[in-house]
Amino acid sequence: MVDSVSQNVDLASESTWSPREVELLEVTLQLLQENGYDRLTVDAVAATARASKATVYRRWPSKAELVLAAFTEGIRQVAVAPETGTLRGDLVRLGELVCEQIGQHAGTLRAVLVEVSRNPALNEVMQQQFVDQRKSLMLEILGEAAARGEIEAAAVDEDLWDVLPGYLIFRALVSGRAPTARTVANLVDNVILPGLTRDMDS
Amino acid sequence: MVDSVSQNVDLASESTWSPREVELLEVTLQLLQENGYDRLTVDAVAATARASKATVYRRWPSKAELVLAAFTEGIRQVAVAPETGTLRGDLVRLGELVCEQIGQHAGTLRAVLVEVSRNPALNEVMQQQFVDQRKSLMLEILGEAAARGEIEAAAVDEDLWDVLPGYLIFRALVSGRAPTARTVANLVDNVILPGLTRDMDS
Amino acid sequence: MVDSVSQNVDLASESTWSPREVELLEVTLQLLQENGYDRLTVDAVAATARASKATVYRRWPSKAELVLAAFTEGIRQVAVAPETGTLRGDLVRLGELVCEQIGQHAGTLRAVLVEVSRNPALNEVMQQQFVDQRKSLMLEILGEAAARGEIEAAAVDEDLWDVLPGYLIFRALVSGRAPTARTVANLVDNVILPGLTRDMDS
Amino acid sequence: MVDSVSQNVDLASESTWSPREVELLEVTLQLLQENGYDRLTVDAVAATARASKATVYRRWPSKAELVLAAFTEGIRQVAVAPETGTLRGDLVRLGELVCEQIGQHAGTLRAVLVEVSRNPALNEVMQQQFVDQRKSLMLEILGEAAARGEIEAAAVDEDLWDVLPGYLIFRALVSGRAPTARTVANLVDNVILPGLTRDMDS
DNA sequence: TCATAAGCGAGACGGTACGTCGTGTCTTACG
DNA sequence: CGTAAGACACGACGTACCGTCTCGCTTATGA
Repeated sequence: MVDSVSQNVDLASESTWSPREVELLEVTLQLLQENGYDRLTVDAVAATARASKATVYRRWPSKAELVLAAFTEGIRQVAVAPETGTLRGDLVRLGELVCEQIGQHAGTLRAVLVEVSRNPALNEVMQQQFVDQRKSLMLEILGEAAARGEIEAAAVDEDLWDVLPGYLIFRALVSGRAPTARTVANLVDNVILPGLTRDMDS
Repeated sequence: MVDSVSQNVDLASESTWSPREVELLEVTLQLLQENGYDRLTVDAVAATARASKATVYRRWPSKAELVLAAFTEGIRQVAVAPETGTLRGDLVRLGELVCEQIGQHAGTLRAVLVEVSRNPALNEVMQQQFVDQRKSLMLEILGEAAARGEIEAAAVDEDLWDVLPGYLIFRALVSGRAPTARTVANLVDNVILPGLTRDMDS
Repeated sequence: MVDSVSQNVDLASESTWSPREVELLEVTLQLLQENGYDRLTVDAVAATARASKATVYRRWPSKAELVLAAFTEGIRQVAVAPETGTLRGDLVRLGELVCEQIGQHAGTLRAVLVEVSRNPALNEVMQQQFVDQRKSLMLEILGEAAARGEIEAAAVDEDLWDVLPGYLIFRALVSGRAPTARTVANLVDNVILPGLTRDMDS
Repeated sequence: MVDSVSQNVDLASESTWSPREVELLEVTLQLLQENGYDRLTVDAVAATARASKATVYRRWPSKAELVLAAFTEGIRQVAVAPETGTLRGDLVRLGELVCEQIGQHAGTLRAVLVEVSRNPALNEVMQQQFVDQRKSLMLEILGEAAARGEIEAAAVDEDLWDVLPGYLIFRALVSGRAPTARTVANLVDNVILPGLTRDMDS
């Protein structure tokens, strides 16, 4: 379980952008957060970075891919399990991390979503950067809880592992109500934990 | 309780588009589903509807608002409580409805989200059309379940009423894994219901 | 000769616009002088006159005809022979009249020219209002001069009767140098009169 | 004197349009003569020249300026003194040249006049392309005639040098009667020459 | 006196051109 | 050879205007 995580982390860190490319991506991310996707122009990116458009397009074949690269670069971070010692602590910490990450990049993520759904290659990258990494993390947390006897191993639903981050992301992106620490606590206590421990009482 | 429902229905139907406007929105929605957001052109909408671009822009000041209007018009439907007689049945039915609605318009919704987050007025509309309506529906379902004694009234969390639709929307929009009937059933059985009935067993 | 003049005057005065129509034409002329032909809009005319566009179009079938009507209405005036007693006096007076008339309506005339050249019917009206009237006037002046023995009757060139007004109009409309009283005097003394009296010296 | 002519030729040729620009102007002029000013569309110009509208608008900020440029380009020609050896010959040739040039572009010139009168910058260009060039030509012709003793140097009126072309232009643009070769001959013989030689007989 | 019609204001409408802007490709000249 | 600068074709956007039309309201005439 730990292996798969580090694997993902390695994969994520594997993106070897040259310094110049990093600079371009940073400019892109900056402008993206300021303007949103479709008010961002490649010309502006090039001009701000004192680069030529050709320089941009040599690396990323379209605006969409440029933006996605900038986004994944911006959101990448070492995915380390919380290790608070209790399932509830781990889940709450995880939820708060999600809130933190998403909160900063809500606009960007909204913008990127449009393109991701159109381009399978982008979707692939997105899944790796965003989903798989988180999945391993979550499964690791649950695995440890099961090892501690807090939940039954069978309670882990393969399909619904992402209810916690998923709902929080929904709150941040779609609904107008950004999630707070209270939201996370309530969610864990009233929804996630009851779901995981539903068979423990019997 | 029934009254509140009909009230909602009225509210929902209250968006008074003229016949011509409805026609324009239908054309927009049609082309939207065929082509996606940015391959949709306002010229095409006007031409297909045998209308002038000015006629379109007189109503909706930008392509984004036109698309949002078409989307909310398309997603709107009689908001009637499922009334299956059991809480589980109601929830499953509600979840399936959400899947159905979102499934057709995922791309559109993604595109619309970007604009909504920028324009407070659009956000307002979005909230009313999308969120509030669903909220009263959900609260009604829960209220009836409480009346039947299936759950305690206290179990209804004011903040987390939208976990069911929210997670499903997340699945459809953000994660690459569109929710299925199985997803809904699992979600209701393993997450939502345990959360609602967590205090019933004690 | 006098008859033909009064005939023209009558023709010119014959245009019987209703008070409302005169008002519309005045507004048109006003806006025309302020904005020029293509920055003038029929909507603006209607709005300024607190009229409906239908009211305008009921009278004049196109913007061009409206503008021409306004122009001819604005420029119309009793064409009376100067009768100064000498050919030079008559010519100078005529030239000054032309300068005066054209000076006020140079912009309008420029604007109208475009349309006149396209629409034969407008051209017809233009000829009557603008050209024929002047022609009779000039021929009358020359006829009286011939009667006084100032010039030979043969010196009157049928084709070149409009050199005096024509050149002045050219100066006002095309060349950037608007004609002055000095211009008129020089023109009469150094060009027109020598042309008319060229055979008198022999 | 010959130097001043070549100078003018150089000046006239000095308008340095790039080959692409010349191509665009030629297409514009072509469509202009086929369709007239307002049936000419910038889209058609761009399409015919296999150019983008942006390419057109990068050079000329409006349709009016494009047309003016095309017109002055089209009307420009080697401004060489006729050199027929006699004043009359020179004048007639000059007049015929004017008729020829204007005849083809009357409609265009009419359209252009409106814009020129509004935009001082265009007026400037117009003056240089159209007026100044012609003026030095005319003064050269008169100078040579004076050198030959055909006229007195004093007969050249600084203000009225453009009666010949001016009246012809008036005839072509304003009056409905386009000038012919006979018109030119009559004008030169009956008006211009008498004016220039009026003091020779004494 | 009332109604039926004709004229009017207001302004939506189809059509079409304008002028702007952004993407992705390409060329030129520099280092 | 990679790069900065930026022109270019393509095509959508949003605006403006023309000439037509429909809608009510008012006014003026005819029973």
